[in-house]
Amino acid sequence: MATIYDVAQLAGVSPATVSRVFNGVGVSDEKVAAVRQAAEQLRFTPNRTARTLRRQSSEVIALVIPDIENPYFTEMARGVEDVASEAGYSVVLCNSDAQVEKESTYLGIAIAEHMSGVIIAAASERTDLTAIRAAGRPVVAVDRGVGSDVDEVVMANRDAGRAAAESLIEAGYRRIAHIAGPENIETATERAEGWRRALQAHGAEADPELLRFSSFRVDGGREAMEALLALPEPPDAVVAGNNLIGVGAIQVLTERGLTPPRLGVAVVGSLPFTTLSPTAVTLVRLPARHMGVTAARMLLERIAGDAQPTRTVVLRGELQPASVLR
Amino acid sequence: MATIYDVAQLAGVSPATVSRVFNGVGVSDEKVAAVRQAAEQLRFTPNRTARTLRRQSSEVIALVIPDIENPYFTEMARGVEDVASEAGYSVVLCNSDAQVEKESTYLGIAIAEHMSGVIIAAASERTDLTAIRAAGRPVVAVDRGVGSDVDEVVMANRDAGRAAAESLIEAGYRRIAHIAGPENIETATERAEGWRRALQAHGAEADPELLRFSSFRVDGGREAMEALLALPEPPDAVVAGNNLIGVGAIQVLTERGLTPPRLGVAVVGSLPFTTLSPTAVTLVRLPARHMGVTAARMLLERIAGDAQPTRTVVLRGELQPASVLR
DNA sequence: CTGAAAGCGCTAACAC
DNA sequence: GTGTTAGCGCTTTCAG
Repeated sequence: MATIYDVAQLAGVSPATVSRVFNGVGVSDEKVAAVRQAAEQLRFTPNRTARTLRRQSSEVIALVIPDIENPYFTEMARGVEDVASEAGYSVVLCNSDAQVEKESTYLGIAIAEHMSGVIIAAASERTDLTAIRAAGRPVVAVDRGVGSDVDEVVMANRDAGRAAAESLIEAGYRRIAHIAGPENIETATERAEGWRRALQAHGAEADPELLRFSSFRVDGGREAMEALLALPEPPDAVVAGNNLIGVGAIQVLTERGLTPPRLGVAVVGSLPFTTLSPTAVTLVRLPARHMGVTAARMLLERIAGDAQPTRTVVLRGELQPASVLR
Repeated sequence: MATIYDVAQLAGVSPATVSRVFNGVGVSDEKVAAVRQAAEQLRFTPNRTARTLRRQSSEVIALVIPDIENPYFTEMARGVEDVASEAGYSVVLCNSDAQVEKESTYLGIAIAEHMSGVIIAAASERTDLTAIRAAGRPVVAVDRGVGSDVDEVVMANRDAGRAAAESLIEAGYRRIAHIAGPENIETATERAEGWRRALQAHGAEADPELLRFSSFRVDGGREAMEALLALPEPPDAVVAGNNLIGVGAIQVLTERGLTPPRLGVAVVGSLPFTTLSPTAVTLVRLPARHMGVTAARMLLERIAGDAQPTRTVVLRGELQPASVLR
């Protein structure tokens, strides 16, 4: 690998001049041309490691998510990536697997690798941001708040939960269950809260049996749905707490011949790879990509030195009611 | 951030000794203890950038994939990640978006950041590996071969295509179409070849109209399925070239009331988030995770200095025939 | 087993 | 505008 010294020698200038050419500061046109030509010839690529060591910062941001296999998070990742690469930053995607330990490891790497900032969808409420904050790195929390005082981009979860439940009520369902995510995750409890309020507001039955906390995964949705169907008095509709829970619940229903809308289903999130008729299920689509875009912009502002008080952006889901009714 | 000098001073040893403690070479027990204690106290984390600059290599591998939103690739990513992190490596996930330019950018970053190696699912046959190879970094190709002479882990695509088509033939379908991926991607053409052979072997109709090249995405599957149904003599079954094509095709079928098995469907790949009864569609499940695991192990061997001739590992799909027949 | 010292490749003062 | 030079924090000979 060629270095700036090789280029400098070939171009007949000093290493500093080569560096300047690659960093856009005042160099005379002839020298710029000479340097570029020499660099070309030697296939010179600036060594980012050396630059990072010297500058004490790198154009890399870390994106830490709890489930890389969930399309909701990968869609968000696309948003982050688009904004970041536009601004000359690369994104490294870290999968915490919803484990606080793995998450800490990645946060440690982000510090040790001098990454410029972190966007994180926290694994749980126990997520520990003290080290990364102490290192002075900007952090933006997405999807879920974290205890600390950092910028946040979250969804209007309560509203989403309420809209999903109300859509079902309006469609005439009377006994509406809710399969929520883990009880220690803010998004899950907020959506559940929205569901509860919708039922109360419409004088519908809010049987505690009808609320199930599970995992934000397909098998979580399956298990909870099975348990609900096994109830002495099963529900006639269900609100799924996220996309994967929705998939699991609908799988079970399909296997039992209860395909929506025979049993009403509303999902907080999208069903990206559904093979179901898109009109049979109510969706509250969450703008995942937009969340990523917003978070990335905020992070870049912070990296650029913006020191205003922390902000919280709340994004709204879009109701797409089922058009096929039972 | 504390450095080894701070730790050395506090522990009363030399910086070299601190370095040795953190790299597991012979240091007396007392000094090890002193250093560890000092490091703890100062919350010292080794600066990876400096280490990388000095060592000319970092414990990071790049995983370049064409579509981060495709569960097939994220599942593979999990496999890579598990093996890598076990071995103390981190994985940075790069989304080439099936564009050769983006892919080159990431490959350039991999070089400039001194990453130890690359696992790549090539964007197309035009993928250019010369720079990364010239830089002496080990490369493993996954899912699709690349022109160059590198280790490969691929699927038995021809067999998968054949098995999918044969399953449909055995179920009694007579006019079996195939929606393939892009014509310039090896996996697509090989699976199509398998489909063709199955039809020929069973004396079935191999109307060229029935073969459609599209994209490996949901909309590709949708468009091709619609075109097939618009044919004067539409097919009675279809082999989808990958998971997302399968989703798109089934979506269209569902909208037209042709839910499988009314029109037979076989998919090369899995339908991870399907809400369909799992027995209505034939699947040739591809071991994506295993592909990632294998590729990561091979790469790690190369990084460790293994210089044997390049290997190609072919992984076999698993047929899971539809159990509900028409 | 341990320490001194020389860089890895680059950038940023500081001179000229 | 341009060159000289001193590190960024770490590893790794080379002595001892």
